[in-house]
Amino acid sequence: MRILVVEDDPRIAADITAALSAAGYAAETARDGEQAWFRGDTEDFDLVVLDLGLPRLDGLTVLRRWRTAGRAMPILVLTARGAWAERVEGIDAGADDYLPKPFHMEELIARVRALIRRAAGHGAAVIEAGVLRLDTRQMRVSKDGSPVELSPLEYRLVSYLAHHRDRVVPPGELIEHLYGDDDAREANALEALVARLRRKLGADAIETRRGFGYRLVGSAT
Amino acid sequence: MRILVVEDDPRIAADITAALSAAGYAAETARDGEQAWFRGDTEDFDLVVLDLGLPRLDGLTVLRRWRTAGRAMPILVLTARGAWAERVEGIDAGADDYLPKPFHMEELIARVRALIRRAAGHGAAVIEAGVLRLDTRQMRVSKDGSPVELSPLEYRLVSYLAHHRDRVVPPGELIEHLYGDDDAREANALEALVARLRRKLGADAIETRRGFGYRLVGSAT
DNA sequence: TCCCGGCCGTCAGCTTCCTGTCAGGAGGAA
DNA sequence: TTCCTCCTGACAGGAAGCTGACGGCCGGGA
Repeated sequence: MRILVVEDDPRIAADITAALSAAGYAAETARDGEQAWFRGDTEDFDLVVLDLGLPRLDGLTVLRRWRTAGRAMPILVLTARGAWAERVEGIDAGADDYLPKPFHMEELIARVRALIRRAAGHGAAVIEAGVLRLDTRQMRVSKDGSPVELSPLEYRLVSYLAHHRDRVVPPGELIEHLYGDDDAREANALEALVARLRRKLGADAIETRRGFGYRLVGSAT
Repeated sequence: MRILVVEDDPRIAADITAALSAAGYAAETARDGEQAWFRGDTEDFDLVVLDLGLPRLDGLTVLRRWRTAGRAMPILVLTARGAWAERVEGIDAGADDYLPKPFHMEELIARVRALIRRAAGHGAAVIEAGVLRLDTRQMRVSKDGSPVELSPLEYRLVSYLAHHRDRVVPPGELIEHLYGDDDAREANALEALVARLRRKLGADAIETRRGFGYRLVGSAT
């Protein structure tokens, strides 16, 4: 379960992500509206915790843009206490739930859980690619029906490739997705990761297109 | 994927096109507003990166003219940081996204990718030219239905020619696109590349117009 | 607090093969 | 013919990628 926490106050953001991690979710943060919008638009999250007061791009705008772009993940909006206008607008814009600040962390977790449970009804949580089968909800991968143990990073790599099936993904894009382009890792890290993955998934699971990038093998579903 | 970069600063323009090329796109530049408007109006691009401060014809005007003329390609506007007025006007005028300068090249690429993906609803990822078939997502070329293995540089050359079908492309333009005109390669490099390509694609796939340039053979689809 | 195990980045060595360069040749233009 | 443009095969330097090994870091357990 991958959750995006959009919150500009670093301390609150850290608290929330810590609590979410403790509850078993993979939480990532965005510090401003632009970054949030962008990540929500290009990556796949199972839920978003969205603060409305954001620098650079207002939370409501972010929310609306996601919805008009067809992004359907559940969104939990954090509002200032008593800000009814905000709340109404948020619901109009497509929020699934709201939580007035300040709040107890337990309540946040409970609502997140409820939203995710509710959303479990529709989204296709399983991606198949050749002999591989990827359960995005449980973050599990199986090959030929038998489960494969993957490390978090390995899983994210496979997941990204699976979401971009039949496309050759250039190494730079993968590195950006895996490491968030903060500090350029020694380029070799990606190759080592791919090698480890191939050992687990089979050598032919991931195809290398020399000079182009990597591609997950497997005809479309 | 063909991208028009409208930017009057030659260095920035070169940086952007280089980055886009590295990401697998065929990038071309327009240096002023008039040229930009004309090319965007008469040719087909999959996306436009548009700087607003342009000589001869303002970027916003170009944008508006395109939209009123019914041109629907996604447009990513580059604005000066903090220029809120510009940004609002840009969105009003029909921009799909904006990016404040200065920006990280990675972010530009990522946004370009997002825009193209979002627009992917209609545009075909496959270009056909005679017996050749170019899959831009898998970065693969097939001839008469059977796949042909191309090196990255070979692919980019074919891709560029395919995007400029039925046009004779002068060698200088090809060299600029392939190598980014930093250091002039020995002219022969291009010829050697063409020779290698002909060996793989068939001698008549690429026509030489002596003194003018090269052209990909194949009736328009 | 210490130990252990897993994760993952780094390194070095190696293989593959891409691609620029060169030299010689073919063929069009004048 | 003569010149000039372009083609092509050969070759070598080096870039891109793979792999096994090593060790730092972190979290869990005693």
